[in-house]
Amino acid sequence: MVRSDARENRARILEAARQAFAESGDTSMNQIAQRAGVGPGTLYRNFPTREALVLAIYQHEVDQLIGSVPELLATLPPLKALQRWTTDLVSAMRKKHGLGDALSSGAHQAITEQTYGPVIAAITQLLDAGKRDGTIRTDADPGDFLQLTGALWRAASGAKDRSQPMLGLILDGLKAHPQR
Amino acid sequence: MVRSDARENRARILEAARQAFAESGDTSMNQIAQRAGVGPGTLYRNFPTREALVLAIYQHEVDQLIGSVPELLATLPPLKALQRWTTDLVSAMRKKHGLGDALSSGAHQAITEQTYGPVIAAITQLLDAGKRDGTIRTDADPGDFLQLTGALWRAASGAKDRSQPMLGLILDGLKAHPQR
DNA sequence: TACGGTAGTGGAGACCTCTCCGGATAGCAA
DNA sequence: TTGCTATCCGGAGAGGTCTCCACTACCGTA
Repeated sequence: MVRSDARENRARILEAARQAFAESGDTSMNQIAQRAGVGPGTLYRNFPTREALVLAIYQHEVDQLIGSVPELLATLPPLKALQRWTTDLVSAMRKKHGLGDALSSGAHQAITEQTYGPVIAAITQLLDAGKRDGTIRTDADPGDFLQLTGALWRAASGAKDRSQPMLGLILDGLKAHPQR
Repeated sequence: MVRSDARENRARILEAARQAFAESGDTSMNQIAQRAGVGPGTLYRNFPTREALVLAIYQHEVDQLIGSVPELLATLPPLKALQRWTTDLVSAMRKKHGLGDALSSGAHQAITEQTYGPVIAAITQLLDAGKRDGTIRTDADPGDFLQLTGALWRAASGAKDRSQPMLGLILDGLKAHPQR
């Protein structure tokens, strides 16, 4: 039984957080709680970590990204699709404050399963397509790939965006080796 | 002109930090300052971030790692040498509390140039050897590689150590493409 | 040896994350 | 309505990071 006031509070927190993060990425949890007219305790009961909150806020964007996989696979060869998708992912991480940290640290957190699971599933789809047509090595692991994506995002956040050459390197590593 | 008391304070901080980190990785800066008989202000003037402190503590280990490059290159083909060296690096990151965070975040910090620079130089040596004998693609970038190493280390810290397969993937990506 | 300029000190304090728990209250039963 | 209680609230507070600046003490000079 979820009490109605609890539901409203959760909604208010999400709304406040959405606004706050839109303005700046380094808003403190306290500020968000205050903005939502709620104590820090309530905030943390709903979202035990900053990551959980960020993921909840950007659930929609992440869903969209995940939903784009079938279309990409329908119009592009698997490797190209993976490249495009990953570029989009990194780009989303850059634009949405905190999303990068959340997704790349999320690998260790069971809390984020709701978001993290689907992302892994999306990557799995992309990789599997490539494995099926023989362009991607069969031992490629979705979790590994996501982890490497974290490095990409960090690279994209630096002074010079090195994410494209790095992605190129990773994709080359993913390619199946034609025996010569 | 460095005052003598300042030099001693710095030494005391390093010694206290060395002990503290040997005991546990999540020692607070305050605790270290206290242990060194010094105010937090003094600690932070000497080492502006936790990373800077960690790097200073493990300077010796890092130096050793860097020094091992010539011997590796003398006894192994470049790709193998790079593989061994990177494995050692990740292993050192795992053993020494906080070193991983320091090195992989260090990519963005000018502060860490003293340690970060030589590490890049070491990677450059390894990559260049491979470029010279044609086993490593000529556009491989040392900074990119270090960044990817960060992902390796994070992967190695997880429940299951996935760093070896991931390293394999990266090395494959680094290989020069023989034109067919 | 006494002294002044200045490099260096260190702790108070602003602000943060996260926890704990006494008190408030929504929702149900009577 | 009223009373009960599981559920939820929210703020005090422990402990952390990092800054600022009034003060201290080192060291070259006379």
